[in-house]
Amino acid sequence: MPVTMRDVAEHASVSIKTVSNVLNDYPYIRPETRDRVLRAVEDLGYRMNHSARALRSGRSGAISLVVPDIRNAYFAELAAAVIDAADGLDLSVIIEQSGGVPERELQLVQGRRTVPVDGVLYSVAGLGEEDAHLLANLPTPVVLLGERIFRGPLDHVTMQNVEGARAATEHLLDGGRRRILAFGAGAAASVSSAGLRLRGYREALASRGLEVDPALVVDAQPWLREGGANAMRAVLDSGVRFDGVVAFNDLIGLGALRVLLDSGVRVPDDVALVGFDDIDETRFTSPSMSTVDPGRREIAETALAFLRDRIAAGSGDDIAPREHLSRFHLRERESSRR
Amino acid sequence: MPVTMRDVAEHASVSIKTVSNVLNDYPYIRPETRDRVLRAVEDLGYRMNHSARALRSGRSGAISLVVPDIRNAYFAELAAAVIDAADGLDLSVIIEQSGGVPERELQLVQGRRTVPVDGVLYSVAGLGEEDAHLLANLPTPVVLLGERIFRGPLDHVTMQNVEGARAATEHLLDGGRRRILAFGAGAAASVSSAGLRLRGYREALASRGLEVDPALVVDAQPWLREGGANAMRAVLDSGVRFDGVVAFNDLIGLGALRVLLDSGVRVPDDVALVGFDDIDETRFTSPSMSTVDPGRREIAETALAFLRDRIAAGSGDDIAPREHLSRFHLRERESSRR
DNA sequence: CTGAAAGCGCTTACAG
DNA sequence: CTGAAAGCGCTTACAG
Repeated sequence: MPVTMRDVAEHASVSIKTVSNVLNDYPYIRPETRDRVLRAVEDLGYRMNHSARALRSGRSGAISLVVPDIRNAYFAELAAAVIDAADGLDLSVIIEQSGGVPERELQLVQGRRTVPVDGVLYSVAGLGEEDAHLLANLPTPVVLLGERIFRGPLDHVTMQNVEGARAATEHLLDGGRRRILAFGAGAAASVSSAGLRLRGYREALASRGLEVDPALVVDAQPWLREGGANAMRAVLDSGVRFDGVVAFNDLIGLGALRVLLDSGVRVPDDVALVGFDDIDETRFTSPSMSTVDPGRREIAETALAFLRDRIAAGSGDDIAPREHLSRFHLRERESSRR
Repeated sequence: MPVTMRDVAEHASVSIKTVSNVLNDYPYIRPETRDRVLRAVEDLGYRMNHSARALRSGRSGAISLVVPDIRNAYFAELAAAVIDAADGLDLSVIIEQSGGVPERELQLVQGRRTVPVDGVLYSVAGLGEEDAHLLANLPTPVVLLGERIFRGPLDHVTMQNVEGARAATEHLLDGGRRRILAFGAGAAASVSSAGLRLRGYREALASRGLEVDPALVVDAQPWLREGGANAMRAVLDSGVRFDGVVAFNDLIGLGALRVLLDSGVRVPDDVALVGFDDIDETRFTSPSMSTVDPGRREIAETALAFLRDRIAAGSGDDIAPREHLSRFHLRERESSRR
């Protein structure tokens, strides 16, 4: 028989309600009563049954973070930021991996799990704009992260993609580079990360009165080291000349960097390189890699604030969907040094 | 008013118990009844209240994975393995970051969180063997991961550290290396990862009748890229001659690799390098890095099996603490090619 | 500031 | 195979 609140109440000669009040930091309690209750808790080794609290209060204290793959450094760092921010709100974070599979993402967002959660931070990877209608009438509040769904019926937090890519490209232009690869652009939809970053790239060139050479707009799939390495090999084989690379994420940038170095291309002397995401590893490559910091902490904190508001508002919620674009920061490192 | 099981029962003209049976895959139900219930669930848009189930059944369906920092690739990959394995047991995984702070680890293991969990996988980083007594009388089952606590009163899963380090060292010896750094060894306690790996290193040398040169046993703190880079710089500055490196984890190996290359040392021609952990990145460095794969999947699956058993056994649990050493695999890559 | 009652929505024995 | 009752351990109104 575990010790219950009732046992504590008896031991302290107060009502069970008073015990609850003390444990929930309800303000108006006589210090003396409070001490007596806390001593009883100590004496009996009482531990709150959080399931009972969750049932009665309607809050479990857990949220879910849905990401494609936690092994990807971008998502690991996002998760760390979310866990830290959640800790400040007394929330625990369940990590769920979707693998970027649309059906699985939908299941997770629709609450097909065996554990109660109060809300979901959903890093969209499998579903797209055309699936936005599936995100209505969900059992818990959901906040969208990333660039794949913009016109959904939900709160949405993402980074300044266009501006970040533009700044990265202008940085290379300022360094005298003229033939810059848009690396990872592909045949992407215009509202994807790739599409938005390509727009920033185009804007940068346009602002200097330069034309976009289609030969410099290259795909790299998947957006992992491997995809970057393969794509860079293809570019080198094709004989296309270039003196700069804006990699649309750090992992493909890292893959490209390895291939460039292996091929005897000097970075930054022959080719300057900027990535995207500011994952920790970029500070430790040789040369260290310039990159666009998406403002991870800001993303995590804003998304959690949105989610907290929705949870507090309950289901009779009529706040209009909100959107937040986190500020980016260009991190200039060795790979683009002039 | 959300739809409850009672509503479903009425709609399907069965008792609430029958609804529960259907939803929990209780076997003996007439197909007809089953269909009627499922149709009612569909019609009413019923969703189980998992908090109520958790209260009544005493199981929340969540476990916690306590790690120092999820941004560290080793722990991110461990987490991915745990989440995948947990999924097969219908468990969700809460990730909690201890920062390696002893007090925080203790709090997490003692269940000071606001969310109910059925058990904890605890990757020990802050506490040590001398704190093992603090791990008695915990509110939920706990399985220990790693090398810091061996004689605790709890189930324990770790890798074959001694054997792995020995194999890595013998691999370099077989390649003709004779002056091999034990990199990351430090003044470590004998039961730490460092201590066990150093033992394997010693055993390998001894098996060939070679002496251990104390000048080759070097510390690297912290066990991150940075610590490895600084330590390797110090070694190079000291003028100690060496032709091989067994790095006691991949991150310090990666830091060392960068410094070696920057200093014009050729890898593997001048110095052969083997790491520890087999994080994904080692396959993509230039040169790719040889490493000891700790058997992450086996660790995750065994630890979860242990935890599942403890949870099922309940608190009247008298199974003796169990220990499991996962099998290692030496991954030979470019950095140690002969 | 504190108490007594009701009830959150399930599952668990216990019947039949 | 299915039902009616009890109760898991809290918090929420409602009083006073």
